[in-house]
Amino acid sequence: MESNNDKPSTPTNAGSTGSPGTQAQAKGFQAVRKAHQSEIVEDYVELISDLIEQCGEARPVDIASHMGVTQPTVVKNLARLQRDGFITREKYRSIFLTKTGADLANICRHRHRIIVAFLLHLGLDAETAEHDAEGLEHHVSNKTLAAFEAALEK
Amino acid sequence: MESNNDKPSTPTNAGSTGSPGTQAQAKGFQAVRKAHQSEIVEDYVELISDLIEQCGEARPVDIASHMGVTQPTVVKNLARLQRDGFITREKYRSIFLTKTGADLANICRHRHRIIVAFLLHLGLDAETAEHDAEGLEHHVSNKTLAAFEAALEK
DNA sequence: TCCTAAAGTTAGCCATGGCTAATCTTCTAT
DNA sequence: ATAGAAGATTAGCCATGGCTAACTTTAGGA
Repeated sequence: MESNNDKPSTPTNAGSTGSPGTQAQAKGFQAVRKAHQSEIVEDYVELISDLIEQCGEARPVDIASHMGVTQPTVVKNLARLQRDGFITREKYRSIFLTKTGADLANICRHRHRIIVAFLLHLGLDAETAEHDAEGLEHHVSNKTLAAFEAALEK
Repeated sequence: MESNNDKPSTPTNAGSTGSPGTQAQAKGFQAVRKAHQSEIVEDYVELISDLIEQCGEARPVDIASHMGVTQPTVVKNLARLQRDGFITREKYRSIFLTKTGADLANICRHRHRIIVAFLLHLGLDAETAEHDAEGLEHHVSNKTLAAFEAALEK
């Protein structure tokens, strides 16, 4: 599982039969798939950052209960985060965010807050706003995020 | 791959150590993971429905180019759609949506259009609106969708 | 101190959803 | 009518991200 194989590999024939709009649509779907790959990373670094602030450290058991997954799943994903340079750690020891990880966490937290504020601004209840923001935050482009911010100022 | 095993299986210990808010957060993440499972289904039935309307039929080669994936990937996913009751088909023959599939397609199309309209209403360009809607549409609750609609009427 | 419970880890399973290579069908144009 | 191209399928690979079961380490209390 640790073979660094790097295989996103856009299909060679993608868009070959495509009419003008088809390729744009294909790129859209590909972007969504790419977003999915970063979601776990973003969710983890954001949560780890929060836990370190609130509790002084981010224990796998707490990450697991916040994410609603089992500890082995957390361990596996932490290994990926470490492999990809977002955290550092040693067996049985604390988790630290790298600069990359901490920066990403801040960006995510910022985006998350804007989306929640925007949804509240639309009149939604706090619970729905939080819930939907969790799903939306990975799919909002910078342009749209800016539009959300602009709407808040009015 | 065709063993109907049904294994979503919420972790038995989920939220065990959790403080009050923790469980809500965990449920949120679980909901996002569940949404991911339906995404492909929704994207496919929506696209199939569009293709049937526009071209008279939905060929795997066209689905592939619209989705930006290879034909074998399409075939594999069509097998799942068939297994789960959204389409009917025979080898080398046309694809038909079941009632379930067609209904789902309509719901998705409706949601998609509202989101695009809402993003345009916010002042975004058509391309960004389309692009972001693709990612957002699977993560917008009915409440939020209603709020989007309400905002459009003003 | 030392024993036990909690936390962390490893191993191994499974479904999903990508891909390529190779094969098989269908269709079309000569 | 048939050959070759286009489309569809199969087989097989891989990474991801879930899970359980079993084991190891750590840490805390008697």
